[in-house]
Amino acid sequence: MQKTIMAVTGDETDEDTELAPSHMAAATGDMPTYQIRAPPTSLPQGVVVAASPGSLHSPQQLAEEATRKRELRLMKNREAARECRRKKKEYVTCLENRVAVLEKQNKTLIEELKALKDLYCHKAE
DNA sequence: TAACGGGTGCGTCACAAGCA
DNA sequence: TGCTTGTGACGCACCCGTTA
Repeated sequence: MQKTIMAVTGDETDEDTELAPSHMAAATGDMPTYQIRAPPTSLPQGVVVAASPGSLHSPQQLAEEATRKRELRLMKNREAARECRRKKKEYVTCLENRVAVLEKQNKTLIEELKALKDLYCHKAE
């Protein structure tokens, strides 16, 4: 069975700061049920149409509202995931730097200890 | 040169935790 | 209690080095 999901209408004009590779991954799709591809709306990404809940009546309007909410949630989550990865990467880099510093420090201390031992031994003689 | 495997980044889902 | 946000997990696409 074909996995049909395309990355949400990729119009992510929103900065997209980090150099995105040339591809836009399509996603998962191992759960057949929930991938309801919304009919292509003409709305630019990120634009929220104000529709007061009380004004929704017809099934079509309800469906459109649901679709809109879903797209919005996906968009926010996409951003959140990016941010989360960025922070994680930063954290790992930070840890790596710390490791380097501590290793250097350790080396220095070992050498210092060795020198002191030598000194002590020669004095004892 | 095609096939393959490892590495990386992305989007999405599910879920937990925090908040109003 | 419903909503929002952060994050782990998963599958996918792409890139690149290696090997037959």
